[in-house]
Amino acid sequence: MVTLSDVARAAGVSLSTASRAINGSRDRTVSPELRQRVLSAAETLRYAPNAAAQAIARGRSTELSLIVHDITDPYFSSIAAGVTKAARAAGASVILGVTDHDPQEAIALIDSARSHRSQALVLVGGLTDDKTELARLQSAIDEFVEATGSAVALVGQPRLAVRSVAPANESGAADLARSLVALGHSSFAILTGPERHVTGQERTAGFRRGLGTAAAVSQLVPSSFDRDGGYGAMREVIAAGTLPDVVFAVNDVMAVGALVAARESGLVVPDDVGIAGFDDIPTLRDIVPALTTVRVPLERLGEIAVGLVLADDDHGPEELPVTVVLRDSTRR
Amino acid sequence: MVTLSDVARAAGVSLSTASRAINGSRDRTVSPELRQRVLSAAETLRYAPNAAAQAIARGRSTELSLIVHDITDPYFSSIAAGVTKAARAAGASVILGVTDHDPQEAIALIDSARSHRSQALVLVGGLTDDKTELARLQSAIDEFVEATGSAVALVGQPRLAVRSVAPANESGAADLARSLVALGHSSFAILTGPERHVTGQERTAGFRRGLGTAAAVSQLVPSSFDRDGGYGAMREVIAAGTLPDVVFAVNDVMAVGALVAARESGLVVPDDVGIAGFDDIPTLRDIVPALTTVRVPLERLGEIAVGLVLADDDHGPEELPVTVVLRDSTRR
DNA sequence: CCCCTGATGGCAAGCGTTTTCCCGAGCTGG
DNA sequence: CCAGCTCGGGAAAACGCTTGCCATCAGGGG
Repeated sequence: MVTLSDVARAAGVSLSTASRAINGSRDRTVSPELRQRVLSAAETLRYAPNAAAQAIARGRSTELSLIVHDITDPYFSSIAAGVTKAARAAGASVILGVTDHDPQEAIALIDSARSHRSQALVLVGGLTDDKTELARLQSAIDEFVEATGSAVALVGQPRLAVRSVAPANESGAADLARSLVALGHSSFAILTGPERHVTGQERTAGFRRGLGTAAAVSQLVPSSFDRDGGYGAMREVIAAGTLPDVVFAVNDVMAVGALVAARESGLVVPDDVGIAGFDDIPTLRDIVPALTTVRVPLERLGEIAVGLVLADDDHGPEELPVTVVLRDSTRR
Repeated sequence: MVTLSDVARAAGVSLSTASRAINGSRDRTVSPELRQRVLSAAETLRYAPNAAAQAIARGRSTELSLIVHDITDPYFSSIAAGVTKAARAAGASVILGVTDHDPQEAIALIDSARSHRSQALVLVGGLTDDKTELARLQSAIDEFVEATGSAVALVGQPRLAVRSVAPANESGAADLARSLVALGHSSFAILTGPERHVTGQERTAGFRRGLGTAAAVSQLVPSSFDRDGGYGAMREVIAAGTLPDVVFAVNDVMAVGALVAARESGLVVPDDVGIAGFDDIPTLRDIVPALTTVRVPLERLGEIAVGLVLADDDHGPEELPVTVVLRDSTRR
């Protein structure tokens, strides 16, 4: 294991000079000749600085912690892609944590980020509005901030007292509702996701507001926030008897589940029932009928979050504009 | 920023005792009473050990580096899920690197893993058979191993001199071919992926072997390894005029692209042309017609890789059995 | 010709842990 | 009753790096 001392010795300079030559400390310069000697010694020895040692000597690490619920979900993986890209551009490594939707685990992961003295924490998606759960999370975050002095960004959930960026859930859903009404649809069911899930709540509320008095919501069906949740919820809708014109699922993976449920029941989308989602995940483009949705710039969301924490762009909660995308699944 | 010294002071013990109380050093025990004092002091002060300091003092880190090409690709994200799960169970954090299919970047990420003195390196998928490229990669890996003394596992590509686990690409593809022939199909096209891509080569070779003399391959169409590659390649197949009974894409995302291309050309799958893929990615279950494929236990693959490097199960290259899954897309 | 200044090299003090080593206290067995 | 243990606590070294500070040297102004 070659250390900086080895490099210094090989170059015939002191440890300090070697250090300065290699990472070019500011306010100190090392003569070109020495620098060159050091650099080539490092090259010859294939020296790689010990990140942990640097972190401890400098008092700050170069890692960014990213916490998601499920990395196989296209929503999260798209955001993760944006985060890794931006982090890499900023010279940070990303530590990936997967909660598997377990709040306990989320807290454990935040604590782990604290242990790593991460330069930044990006927490993606899906908070509950359960008071005690939220308080626990908040205090874990507070401790992280206090211990590391670094910033935290929430993606998709501007509920806690930290920087955050989120899609325009409410207004996007409202726009979607209006577009569907304009198309002539007049009865709706909403697959709301978990009852305590804030994103689901916002999208549900926005959708209802957009509907105004022009149309009615016949059913609100809660379920888990994933594909199987959408599938199950849709089966409930179908079992209930009278079908609405359009079923709005608060996210795309749920909408996909709903679509499959409809198909399995022999229903033709959009003839028998329309389906709409939210997010515009990449996988959507391969399913038929093409799903109406609200496009959220997911990768961008991740990049912005990194900017928020790394560049210290403290603009308060950011809301990212979204756009309604009407496709075949709600054709009339 | 509370340190272990603070805890020790608060508990009225020495630094060493505090350290031993908290992480229970082996071959030394601390009296229950003191241990309790230390533990509760740590609790009160909300102490979190400094991971970097621990890493440097212990001489080994607790991180595992995971390198994938594209985290939004379900193939990679499924494997990543397995890796994070297993890593977490083993008490390791995972550092995620995304190469974006750039070999340069892969090497940079391996070097970064070296800097982090990662406990293990898991490199997923998609090597070329380009000699110089491969040599460069190999030497980056060698340096990693030499510097850290830790293990490297390759997932899906047992080409380099490291531990590896891969699906049975060749025999799986051969099985698939035989199954399709048994179904009565007799002419085939293969979307091979990039010409220099070893996985693609193996699957192509296996498929041809499985066909034997029973059937012919009319076309071999190379393309990139992703959805758009499959899409483009399928368009070539269609443009060529005579359609084969079945188009075999060497992975599922390509198969999905091919399916879309077929659909856009007004072809009905499987009536006009059949399509088969490889991997059985989770997203597959939501597309119609259901795609014939070869199931690879992706998450398991990731878990095994972690076992390989963390548990030191050195069994030589592991080959994971795969199973043919016949679905509607190749119905006759 | 001397003193001051700016540039550059090196020494050494940290950073927060773990771990080795030493030490005293209490036991055990002869 | 004492030599020789074992047991558990603490002091201090070590891990690999950064950085504050001092030292040295060359050059320039008075």
